[in-house]
Amino acid sequence: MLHLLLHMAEAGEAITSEGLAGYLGTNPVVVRRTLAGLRQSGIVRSEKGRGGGWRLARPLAEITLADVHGALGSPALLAFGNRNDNPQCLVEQAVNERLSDTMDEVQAMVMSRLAAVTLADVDADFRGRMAASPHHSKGHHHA
Amino acid sequence: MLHLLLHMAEAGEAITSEGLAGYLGTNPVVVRRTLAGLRQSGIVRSEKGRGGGWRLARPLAEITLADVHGALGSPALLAFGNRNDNPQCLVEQAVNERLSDTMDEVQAMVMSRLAAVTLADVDADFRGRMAASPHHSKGHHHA
DNA sequence: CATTGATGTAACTTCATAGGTTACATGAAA
DNA sequence: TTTCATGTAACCTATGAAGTTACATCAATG
Repeated sequence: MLHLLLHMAEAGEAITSEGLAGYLGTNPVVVRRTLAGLRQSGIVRSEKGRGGGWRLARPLAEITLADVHGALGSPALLAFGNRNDNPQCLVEQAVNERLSDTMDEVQAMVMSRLAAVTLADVDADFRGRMAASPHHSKGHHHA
Repeated sequence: MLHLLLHMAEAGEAITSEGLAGYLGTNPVVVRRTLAGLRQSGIVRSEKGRGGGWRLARPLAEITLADVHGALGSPALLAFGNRNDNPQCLVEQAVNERLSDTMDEVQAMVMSRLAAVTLADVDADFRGRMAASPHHSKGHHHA
C-alpha cells in the first residue's frame, strides 16, 4: 500500500491500476478495490478514460501512516484480542478487562507512532537508497 | 487461553480437556492441542488416566502474559507487516525499512507491557468481580 | 489384570476470509 | 465512435484456523 503511494509520488503522472498491480505483483482489480478506500479519504484521486489512472491527492508530507490506516477502515492493529465480548463467565470478564486495558494502552502508543511518520519520511529513505545504488531502476520487481 | 489458566488456578484440582472446552465453548482436542505448547514451556502440566487433566505448573504470580505469548510460539503481535521480504524494488525496500523500524519499536513496547502483567494481576480482577456480584457461579457460559 | 477414563496425536473435514478473476457498465480523451 | 481507463458486482480459489473422528497410550481402580 505505502509502496503504491510512493510510486505515485515518484511518477509525477497518473499510474494505471495495471501499472500499480505490476509493482505489487497482483491484480489491477485488487488495486482498485484497495485504493477505493484511500480515494474516499482524500489521499489519492483517480481519473477515468484515456490517460487516466491514480495519483496522490496531496503532498507526501501531509500523509501520515495513521492517515493511511484510517483510510483503510482502521483495521485492528494488534494480532490478538478477546475471544468473546460479553461473556457470562466472571473469569473471562476479568481477563477481557485486563486485556482490553492493556490493548488500549498499546494501541494508543502504536497510533501515536504511526501519526508521527509521514510518507515524506519514507520517501527520504528511498532517495537515500537511490543515491547509494544508482544503478537500479526505480522499477518493478515484476517476475 | 488466559481464561483457561485462570480456571485452572481457581479450581485447585486437575480439570479435564472436556471441562476446559466447556468453559471455552470449543472442542477438547483443540484445548489439548493449544495447551501442548504451554506444557512444553512449563506453564501447565497434564496427567493421563483416571483423575487426570490439566493444572498449573507454577503459581499465578510467576506467569506473565509475555510467558504465555512465548509458550504459544511468539506469534506476531501486530496485525500488519511487510508484504514481501527481499524485494528488488528500492521503493519497497525503503518502505520495508521504515516499517520494520517502527514495528520493532512498537513490539518492544508491547512486550514490555505484556511482561509487566502476571496472571495474579488478572486473578485479582476476577476476585474483585466475585466480591462485587457474588451471586454468579464461577461457571460456564456454556450454551 | 481388565476396565474405565483421561491425554497425545494424526488425519480429515469445515468454515471464514483474503485475494484473484471475469465480466461488464461508465466515463473521458483522441 | 473508438479506445483506454476506472467502478463494481459476482464468482472462483487458496490458505489457515478450528472442529471432528479415530485410535494409541497410559494411569488408577475394582
